[in-house]
Amino acid sequence: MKIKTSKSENTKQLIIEKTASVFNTKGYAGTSINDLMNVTGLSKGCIYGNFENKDEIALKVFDYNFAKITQHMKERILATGDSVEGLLVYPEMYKNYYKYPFLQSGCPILNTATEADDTHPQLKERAQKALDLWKTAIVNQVKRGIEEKEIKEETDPNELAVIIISIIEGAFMQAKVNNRMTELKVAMSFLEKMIMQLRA
Amino acid sequence: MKIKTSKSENTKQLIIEKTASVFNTKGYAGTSINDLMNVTGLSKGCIYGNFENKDEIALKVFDYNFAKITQHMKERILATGDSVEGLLVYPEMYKNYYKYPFLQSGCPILNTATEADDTHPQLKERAQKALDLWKTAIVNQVKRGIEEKEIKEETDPNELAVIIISIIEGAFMQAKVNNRMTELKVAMSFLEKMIMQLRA
DNA sequence: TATAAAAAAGACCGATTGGTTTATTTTGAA
DNA sequence: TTCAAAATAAACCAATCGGTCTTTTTTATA
Repeated sequence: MKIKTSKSENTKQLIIEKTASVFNTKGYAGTSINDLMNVTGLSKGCIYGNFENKDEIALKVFDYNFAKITQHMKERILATGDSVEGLLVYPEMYKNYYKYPFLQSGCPILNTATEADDTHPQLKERAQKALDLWKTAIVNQVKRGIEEKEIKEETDPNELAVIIISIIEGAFMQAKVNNRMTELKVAMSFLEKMIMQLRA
Repeated sequence: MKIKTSKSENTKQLIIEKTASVFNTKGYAGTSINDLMNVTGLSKGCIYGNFENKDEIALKVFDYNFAKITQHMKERILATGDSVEGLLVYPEMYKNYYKYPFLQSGCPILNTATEADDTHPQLKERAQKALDLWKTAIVNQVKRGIEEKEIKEETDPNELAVIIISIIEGAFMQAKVNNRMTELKVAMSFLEKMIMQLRA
């Protein structure tokens, strides 16, 4: 008899990490099992021994990507002094997106949302929840800022959250398709100005 | 002998029109020739008799979708009195996107840009050019507004264009993935406020 | 109305798809 | 060191992919 090893857990993790960028660049429909074999160097039997199907891998990969983004954002925001500085983390981070492996091949939330909205209910739900978490994080940040008298009390937390997310994702899309940072920089500078004007 | 008929031109047009929404909902990689056969009711032989390959159809479909958007925007903007009203057409239109067949299945520019940026050079170029045309249209509109003393002269036309496009596309993405208008409405209202404050 | 060309239909093709099954290798505890 | 279980590799599968080829139908003119 044998007790459960961590070998297979390591392999699972390896598959997720190595295929994360493939799914993010090629999309769900555009990524084949062959792609996964090539990028991991593992056989088909091994991949299907660790995951039930392509779907399961794609979902785990999205969770992995989103966790990376969330983790990084949280750390950066916690390191700031007040709520306004905390909000400034978003434009600062996306302005330098090429520095972050999990954003280099595009924003997973944007990519997943646009591909899956009409084709893949489970991935769609993941994207929904990811956006919702992001939104409420901003809303809470703004509310806290208002309570602490750091942010003007007439600020609409919900509106601000929607606008921040919209500008970031919309500008990111332009940066990716144009292969240039121009629009993203302009948009993030605008966002920074906007956020700094929130100061009470 | 026989001179060229318009029969095949009609079929070509029918194929483009009927498959436009399929490509826009399922994406390039997600759309199969079978899908095209089903939605047109035509045979594979007929489709390949009118187009060289799937690529050619996808490109023609994008051009068709973009032309529809452009045409509608132009008409609406030309019908307005001044440059500020002209700019307000954008939020007004996207706020009611469900009324427009070419936007119901999602914004073709956004969808194409996010799918093709790493996978399909030709489609990517189409999306690039589409965004560029849109941007310069806004820039010119703003410049004209400044010249006509309708818009504050300190307005940055390029920044404004980038922000308008970013907010619209970012908010549209959220609307599609959430199956609700909430975020889009909030974002478009914000945009309207922003544009109205440009008035000199 | 006959006819030849154009258009459309449908059978067919090899390659690739996601996925399964069997064979081989690696693993770790007895 | 052995040996069974776990993990991986690799052969295999039916279905679907994009695309071609041949046959049938439609078309317009002579």
